[in-house]
Amino acid sequence: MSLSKDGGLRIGELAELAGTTPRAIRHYHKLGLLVEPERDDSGYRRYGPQALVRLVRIRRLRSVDMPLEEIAANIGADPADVDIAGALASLARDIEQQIQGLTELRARVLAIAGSGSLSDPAASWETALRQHGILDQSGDLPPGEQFAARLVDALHPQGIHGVIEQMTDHIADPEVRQRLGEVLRRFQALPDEASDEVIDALAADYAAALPTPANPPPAIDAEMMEKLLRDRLSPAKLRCAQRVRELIERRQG
Amino acid sequence: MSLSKDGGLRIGELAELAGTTPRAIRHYHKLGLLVEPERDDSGYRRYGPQALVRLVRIRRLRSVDMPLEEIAANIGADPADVDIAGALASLARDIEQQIQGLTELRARVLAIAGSGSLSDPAASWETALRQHGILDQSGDLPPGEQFAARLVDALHPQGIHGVIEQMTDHIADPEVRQRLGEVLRRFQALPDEASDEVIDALAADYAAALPTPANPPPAIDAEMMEKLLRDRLSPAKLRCAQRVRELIERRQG
DNA sequence: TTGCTCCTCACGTCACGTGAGGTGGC
DNA sequence: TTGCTCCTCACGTCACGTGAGGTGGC
Repeated sequence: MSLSKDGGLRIGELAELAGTTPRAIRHYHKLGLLVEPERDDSGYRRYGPQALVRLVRIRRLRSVDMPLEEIAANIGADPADVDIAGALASLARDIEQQIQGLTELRARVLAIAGSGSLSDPAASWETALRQHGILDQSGDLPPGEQFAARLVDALHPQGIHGVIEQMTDHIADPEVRQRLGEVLRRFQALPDEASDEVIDALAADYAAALPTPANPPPAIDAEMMEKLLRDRLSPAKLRCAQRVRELIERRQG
Repeated sequence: MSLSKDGGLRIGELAELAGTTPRAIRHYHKLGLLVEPERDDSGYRRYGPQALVRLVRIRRLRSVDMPLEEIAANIGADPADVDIAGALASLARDIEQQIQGLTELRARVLAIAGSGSLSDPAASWETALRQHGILDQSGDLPPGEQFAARLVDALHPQGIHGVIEQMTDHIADPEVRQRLGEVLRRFQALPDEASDEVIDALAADYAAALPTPANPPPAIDAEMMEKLLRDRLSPAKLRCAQRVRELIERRQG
């Protein structure tokens, strides 16, 4: 019983059934992922059902973005795929985690939009400080602090709103709120000619008033911090900010 | 107050803070997505904090696979986002779309993991038939039916397990089970020289015993079906299978 | 003859990765 | 001097897309 040479599907039909294109199929042939079928008298490729079955499996894996090389390694000539089931399960878990994270982010964004807060990280930070009475109604957020808020928003995994949320618990304590307000005022008022002792004492109080972040941002060392902030803060304030960073980092280390 | 020309971050530092590579940053420069910063005396790019803020925004969008062109269209040229409400709303929409996409992706992954295309579809089908007493314990699934199971698995949106699941309700009726077992045996025993009347009568009974599929597979016409099955089924059985397909398709039409 | 599908090069695309060959900073 | 980062071409990669130019089938 010989296979008739021109009875099979042509490449366009095969592609349509599998939801892809002739070009993709030829690509798989070139990579050896799909064996070249026999040709009919006019040189057209003619496919049997095995090709369809295999092609559909390839397309299913491609539809979840598995690279062709991995597909080739994972689907044998015959399906006995246990590894691939495990890989797919772990992929599903990964995706679930991503969805989880995005859902939380979305909730925060909606909460902020609903509360009439602003999308400007510095403004959000200022509002939060005001709401908790840490910044008094008249005072403005100083430029250095404004800039720090933007940086925190950029660097922190959850952005400034995540940081604000994480601080809510910490700030529930009225004594902590008072200490925070105080160190913030002392920092704003820090004179350029302050002595190292004064600066370091303020830094110690500042660090003590801040919580240890649960999700710390990527490490940023003194040199980088200086490069980022040197044009925004006086040398005294910059030194103070660096000592605060050091003290907090040491707490986590 | 002039910005000092060589105080900023170098490209490698910027890349590290934003979780990417110098090459990617240069790529964004070339596309105009990120403005070229000033150079220091040795020709190195020196970045300020604005660049970091913008780069992190780009990377956040890239991390959810938004094409660079779309990113360019969605984040304003002006680093200061003025449209507060609009920015929040569009951010929320972005996140929602990302969640939507990931949810669908997860569903596809789980469907593929459970579809049976990873194990042997013919074996799954055989097991299901046996469990319901449609195939008796001794009989093997005939080659034509085995192949049909693979084709159904390949073509059906949910794979063979989806089809089996959909048939469970239908098969709950003992009378239906009996009719299915009977037509299956009659089909297996169909002689090559059967008359058209006999074939068509069997096809009518076969179609009557099958449920109308809720999610029909992509249309497959008589010509394609012949191309796929002509080497696996006798002409009589092929004709019968084609009439069954026609009758079921007509029920859906 | 016309319109459709197929064929084989072979260049294009997207978002970078990866040397190649050279200079600057500590 | 050594090792590191930076610079600018420029070619490579991945999974195909898209003509280019030509032939076969109805």
